[in-house]
Amino acid sequence: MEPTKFSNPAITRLFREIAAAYEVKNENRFKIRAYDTAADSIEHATSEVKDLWEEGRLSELPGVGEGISSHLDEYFRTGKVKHFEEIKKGLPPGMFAIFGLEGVGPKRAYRLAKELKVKTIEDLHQAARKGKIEKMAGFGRRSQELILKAIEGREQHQERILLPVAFSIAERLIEQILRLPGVVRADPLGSLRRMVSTVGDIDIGIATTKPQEVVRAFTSLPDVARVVGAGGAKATVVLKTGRQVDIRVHDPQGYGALLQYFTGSKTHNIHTRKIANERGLSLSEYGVKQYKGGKIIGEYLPARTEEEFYRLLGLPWIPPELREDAGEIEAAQKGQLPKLVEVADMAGEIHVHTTHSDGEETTASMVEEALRLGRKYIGISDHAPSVLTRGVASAKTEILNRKSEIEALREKYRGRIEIFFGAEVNIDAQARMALPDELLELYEYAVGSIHTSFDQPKEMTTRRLITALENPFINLLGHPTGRLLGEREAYEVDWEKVFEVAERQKKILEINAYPSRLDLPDDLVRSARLRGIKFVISTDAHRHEHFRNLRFGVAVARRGWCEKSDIINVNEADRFANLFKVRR
DNA sequence: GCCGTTTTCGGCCCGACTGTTTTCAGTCG
Ligand SMILES: Nc1nc2c(ncn2[C@H]2C[C@H](O)[C@@H](COP(=O)(O)OP(=O)(O)OP(=O)(O)O)O2)c(=O)[nH]1
Ligand SMILES: [Mg+2]
Ligand SMILES: [Mg+2]
Ligand SMILES: [Zn+2]
Repeated sequence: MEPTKFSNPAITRLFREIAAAYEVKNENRFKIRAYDTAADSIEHATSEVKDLWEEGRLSELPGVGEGISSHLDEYFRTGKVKHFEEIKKGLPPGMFAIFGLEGVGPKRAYRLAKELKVKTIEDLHQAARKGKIEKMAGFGRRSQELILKAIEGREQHQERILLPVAFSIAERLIEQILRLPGVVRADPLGSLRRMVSTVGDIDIGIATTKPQEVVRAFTSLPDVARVVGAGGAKATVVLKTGRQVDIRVHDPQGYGALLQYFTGSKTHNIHTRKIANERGLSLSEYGVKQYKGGKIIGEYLPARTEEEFYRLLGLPWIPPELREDAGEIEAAQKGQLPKLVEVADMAGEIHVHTTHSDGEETTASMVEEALRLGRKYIGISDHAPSVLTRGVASAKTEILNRKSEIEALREKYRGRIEIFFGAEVNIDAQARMALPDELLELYEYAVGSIHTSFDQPKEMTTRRLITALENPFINLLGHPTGRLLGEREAYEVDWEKVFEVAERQKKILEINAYPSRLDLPDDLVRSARLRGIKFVISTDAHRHEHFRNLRFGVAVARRGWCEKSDIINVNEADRFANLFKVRR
């Protein structure tokens, strides 16, 4: 499937192809790396590169400098880049069709395309089945087999998965790993430990006194479909579900260094290693060595814990959620790391649905569950009744009915859990609130959200959000970007404008903890926070188990550098009432 | 090709596994 032209995936792919072409042509290694780094950077970017280009902000992308910026400029203006076409000239086009397949890098793609005249992945499949690959120099039976399996498994090769899905896969495996002889501990690492909103593969670190045996036992677990590679220090397997799992094994003495390495991110690791070099040290997953005149010397100083590892570098421990090389290393050097908000800081929540709208439980049942989970307060915010379909008078009756139900429950639960009466109100396609002010004022608070017409032009969607923020009855924006991970892109919005209004109006932005939303996304949380904007973390619960998602919302806040003071619904006296300004 | 409270030039992270490699290249984390 071709990515859409000018989209971030298309540009990522373009740069990977340039890096590959340069690799085949034996260009300078660091020039190749530069394109690869730019590709990484764009792959992880949450704003569209095309938008950044329009705003003249391309150089804000790490790894994108003058040269690449001017190529991108040509690309967006004309649809192609002359310089890139030059670079690819003389290379068989087939190499770009097969490059990127598991185990097929630039050089192998080139040789397969050239020597076997392979033009498509289907051609490569044929060649592998006919045994043509194993006859080539540098390839063997096993390489051919891996390529065959990679092609056959590519239908199964899934997209990135949501955090709770990744956690349940990891936990299931860790349970089995902990039963293996000689295993001291096992931890989910990589993007999972950093609580990235979506996870590519499952990375697990294992502390053990018997590395070889553990790798052997792990690769023979029943969930494993095939072994991509395995040795004395690590293994890569593909599960029967098609999901890749990487393990690293290490003796318990140096496990801190392994934790640090395997947690990543890649860019965080490279940056810490660079700083180490400047201080005459060299870092790896095994610990810290001396580094003099460009040479790594001596023995490893092992680090049992991550704290020890970072201390050897002269840095405080850095929370995994921050390890994206987005300023956390500089902050650590200056002793200015934020004290991040924690799950234990959370006190209550205010975005909850019941059977009055699309929830699956009654109001009483949701209140009871919130109490059981130790919430100090709960705000019920069902979708408001539609004035369009039932008229103002009928809608008003409905709202008042819901309100008296809340008041009765408030009596019943007095002293145990506080209950607020709110609504989630649509912002319609014409940038109007779906309820008139006379009905909005019946509620104690209201969440403004977009639920229709996602494809409007950027200016219009921006205006819709701003309209909501400027409405005195709307306290916060719900799931502000509208993204549904793996299903739907965020709508196009000028966030700087929206944040400006939120800041001026002292309005709140929701961090929706529902795993396919995680909205506001972490990078936007971070820029909104810099303006002093506050957040509410909401589970948007439609049934009991959704309350459990709170930790994913807290993770987004942490990845957005939020401290307790940035969050409204934390356990601090009067914070909610004062800052949220509930109307009674 | 990128990037900078030691630099606008001269560096750029470091190691595991595979293959047929007898000393290293390719690919990946
Ligand atoms: N030093 C160093 N570490 C790396 C490199 N590539 C990967 N790592 C480390 C840091 C990564 O977080 C960790 C796991 O690698 P993955 O490829 O699984 O990436 P990660 O889990 O961060 O993201 P993912 O969700 O899997 O795409 O291994 C590298 O080139 N150098
Ligand atoms: Mg990973
Ligand atoms: Mg991995
Ligand atoms: Zn909603």
